[in-house]
Order: sequence, then structure tokens, then C-alpha cells
Amino acid sequence: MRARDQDDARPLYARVRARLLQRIRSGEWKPGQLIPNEFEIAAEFGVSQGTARKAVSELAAEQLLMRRQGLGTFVVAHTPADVLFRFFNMFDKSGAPLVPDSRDVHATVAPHPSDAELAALLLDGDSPVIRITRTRTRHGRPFIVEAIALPERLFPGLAARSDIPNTLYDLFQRSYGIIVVRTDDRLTAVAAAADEAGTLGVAVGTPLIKIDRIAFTLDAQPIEWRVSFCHLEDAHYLSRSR
Amino acid sequence: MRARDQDDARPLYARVRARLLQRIRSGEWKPGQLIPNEFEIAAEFGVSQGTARKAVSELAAEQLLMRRQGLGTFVVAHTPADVLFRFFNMFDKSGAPLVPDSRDVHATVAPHPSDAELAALLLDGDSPVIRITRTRTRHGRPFIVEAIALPERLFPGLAARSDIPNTLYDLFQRSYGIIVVRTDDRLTAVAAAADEAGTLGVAVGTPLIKIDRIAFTLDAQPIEWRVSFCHLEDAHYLSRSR
DNA sequence: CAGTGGTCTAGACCACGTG
DNA sequence: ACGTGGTCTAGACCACTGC
Repeated sequence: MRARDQDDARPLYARVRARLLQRIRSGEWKPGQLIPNEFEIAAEFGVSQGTARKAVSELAAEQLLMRRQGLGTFVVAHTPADVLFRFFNMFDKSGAPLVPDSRDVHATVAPHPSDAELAALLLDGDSPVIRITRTRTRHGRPFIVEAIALPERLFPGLAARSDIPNTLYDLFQRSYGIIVVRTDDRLTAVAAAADEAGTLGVAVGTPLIKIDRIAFTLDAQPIEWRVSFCHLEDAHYLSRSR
Repeated sequence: MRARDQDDARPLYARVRARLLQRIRSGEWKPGQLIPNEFEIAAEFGVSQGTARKAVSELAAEQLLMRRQGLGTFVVAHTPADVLFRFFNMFDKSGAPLVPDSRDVHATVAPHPSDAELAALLLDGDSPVIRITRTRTRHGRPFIVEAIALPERLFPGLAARSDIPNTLYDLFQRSYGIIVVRTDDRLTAVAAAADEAGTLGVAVGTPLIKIDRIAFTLDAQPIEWRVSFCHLEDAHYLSRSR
């Protein structure tokens, strides 16, 4: 790889990075797999170890690769615990993370998206949509009711599974090769309507946190739209800015 | 600086970083100031340019230094706009940031902290506390009422100022040399009580977002405790996870 | 022990912003 | 034209892991 190719003005490390990323995204390198060491990558692309290292470092900083000194570098394989820790932002009074369970999970496929789904997921009008509803519990008591919309094209057969798990993002990676790298949660306070109040066991009008979430993949494509109504007793949603 | 001093097992770049940080924190390098270039830093500490660069890069990644290619590296000087963009997480329906104003600002000094202030700010019982209350408006209409507590020791004279500004964190840096690097917001939904409802012009019982915020300095010390009650019409709080 | 990621060097050249 | 940050190299040694 020559420095500054005519058609690609990016630095060398950025081009190496892009090609490594492609291997992760395409599934050529699978979750959990050991990738070649820095000298092998350097040799393959005809760059120095330092340049290969910088490419790997960026992907590690984005949590797509995981380095372990003395062992090697691996493609991340998200576990349910990873996903909860990273994207589930609710904690109890003492600061301990809430560990939700799911119940009453229903999944259907709609042949056409609603207007809201179309806008949230940037679909066209003919794209089927998977709709999942579920109730999430804490110590056996319901505290979240949520509705999830997914593009069916990217998750074929998901709606028919009898084993839709509690944490979805690790399933997205394991079974569909889709890595969620970012979520945007829009929070508002709303009064519980009759149906939410019934499911959550609270009075109509009880203040709830409404979370309107879009999850994004590597290339910033919206991959999931999720609306959750949360009744947080002795708990809170934590947002950290830095 | 020899590699791996006896008393300091950290890498060279980490030790250089620590000494640069000290200069920022102590005010030896002031906000907005141009710092020496990478070769000068390298020469001063007896390391290579690459090592100096790594130290500077980490501080730039933490937003304590600002690099401008061709110009130099500067100590960050937060402007009110910076602070809003970085730590004020509210947006309207179209995704545009809300720009709040402040009114009815009242500041007092209490000789002893309340139990809650003591716990939030990790104070001892004899530390005076500055208490600020204010109403924040949007298009001239109140939408947030908040109460702020600060350790008086770190902000001497602040309560007596007649010009407490709308954005506080840039004042903290400019006038007191304290840089806020992280905020933790704990969000819950609550029903408006009589006083909040009155100030915000909503019915008692209206669902509000309550934000319980702790702001932290460089060394992870809590520096501000702020409780805000927010009435977000056609707006939301945005939390991004990655 | 061998092999990996992590640190460090000395020097070179490139790209950008200012004067 | 000059000085800055940004990239890149070739080579060295350190620190950790597992056999």
C-alpha cells in the first residue's frame, strides 16, 4: 500500500482500519475469533507495525476488537451481560444495575411499516417490519412495558423464533451479524394510560419515564426502534456526559 | 526521564501526561493558552516526539487540550456555547438543542450542609454550602426549576456575585480554575408538586422529569449537586450510549 | 520458554494555517 | 516560507500469558 494513493487520500492506518472493519462486518472474522498479530497485519498490507497498531487501536477503542496483552486481539463477542452493562442504563438507589427479565413476549410481522416506523428506521413503504412487545420485570414485578420495531429484511425469521431472549443485541450479533454500536435514548415524562397502568400495576396518571430509543449499527444505520414505558420505584435512569 | 523509574512504574508517556495535567490544573497554563509544541515538550522531559505526542493526545482526547493543525495545541477555554453543547442534553422535536435562559436566580450561603448535600458532595459537617435556585426559560416560558449546591470552599464569593451567569461550568473554569469533565444525571419521573407546578405554569400532578446531577472535576471529585424539575413539551432529554 | 500486545526511539516526510 | 500538528518507518526492548 503506497502512501497517499491517488484515489484514496486517507492516511494509511485509516485504509488498513477500513479493510479490517470490512472483515469484521462481513463475518470473515467471526465474533470471538483471534485475528492475526500486529506484525502479520503489517506484513499483509505492506505497512509498519506501528501503522497496523494504530488501525487496530481505533477498532479496539470502538469496542469492535478486544486486546489481551500476551494473548492476542479478538473480535468482540457480546454476551448478554455485556449488552446489559453497556446499553441498559437503569440503576437502583445504591447504584447497582437493575437486571431485568422479560415476560409476555409477542412477535409479529407486519407487511408494511407504520408512518412512525418508516421515519424511525428510514424504511420504504414496502419493507416488512417485525414488531415485538414485552413486559420487563424486576424481582418478578413488571416495571417496563415496551414495543420494538425491526426491519424484517435484516432479521429474517426472528419473529418466528420461540426463544426470543431477554437481551436482543447479543442475538443480533450472534445470529444476524449485526453489531449495535450506539443507542440514542430520548426521554420524556408521561402519565400512565390505562393499558400501561394495568400492566405495570400502577394508577392511571402515574408519572412514567418514556424512552424512545433508536439503535444504530456500525455505519450509523438505524436498526431498531424501541419505545419503553418505565415505572422506576427506588431506581433511576443514568446518563453520563463527558 | 529514564524508562521505568524505580518509584514510578507507569509508562513514560503517562508520566509526561501527569506533569502536563498538573500545569493545566494548577493554572500555570491558563485556559486558551498556547502550550509548547511536541518537540519542545519532548526535549524538556527528555523523551522522543512520539512519546510527547502520546501524552498530549490523551489530554486532547479528554478535552483538556485542543489541537489545531498548523497552529499549535491550546488549553481548552470553555465558552457558554461549549458547555451547553456538551452538558445540556435537551433537544426539541426536530433534534435542535434547546437554548435555555435563567431568571429568578437566588444565591445564599448556608454554614452547614444538609444531610443530602453532605452525601452528594462528600463534605464534612462544617463546610459551608452555596445554594442557588433559579428558573430556566425557553422562548420566555419557564420549563425548568432547579436547585444547585456547591462547596463554598471551592467557590469563594460566588454567592455574592450579582452576575451569576446562565451557564455555570465555564464560570467555574474561568474564575475558579475548576474544570468540569463529567456529569452523572439520574433521571426519574415525578408528579409536579404545588410549588413546581406554580412556577412552571402546569397543573399539580403533571409528569415532570427530575434530574439529579452530580458534576465531577478532573480527579473525580463531586463539585456540584443539582436537582432539576423539567417540563418538556415538544422536547426531550437525549442520552447517547456507545 | 515462545509469542503476544505495549512502549519507546530517532528520524523522515506530509498537510495545514498563518504571515 | 515557516512552523505546527499528523503520519509513517524500522527497529528495539518490556510485560504479560500460556505452555
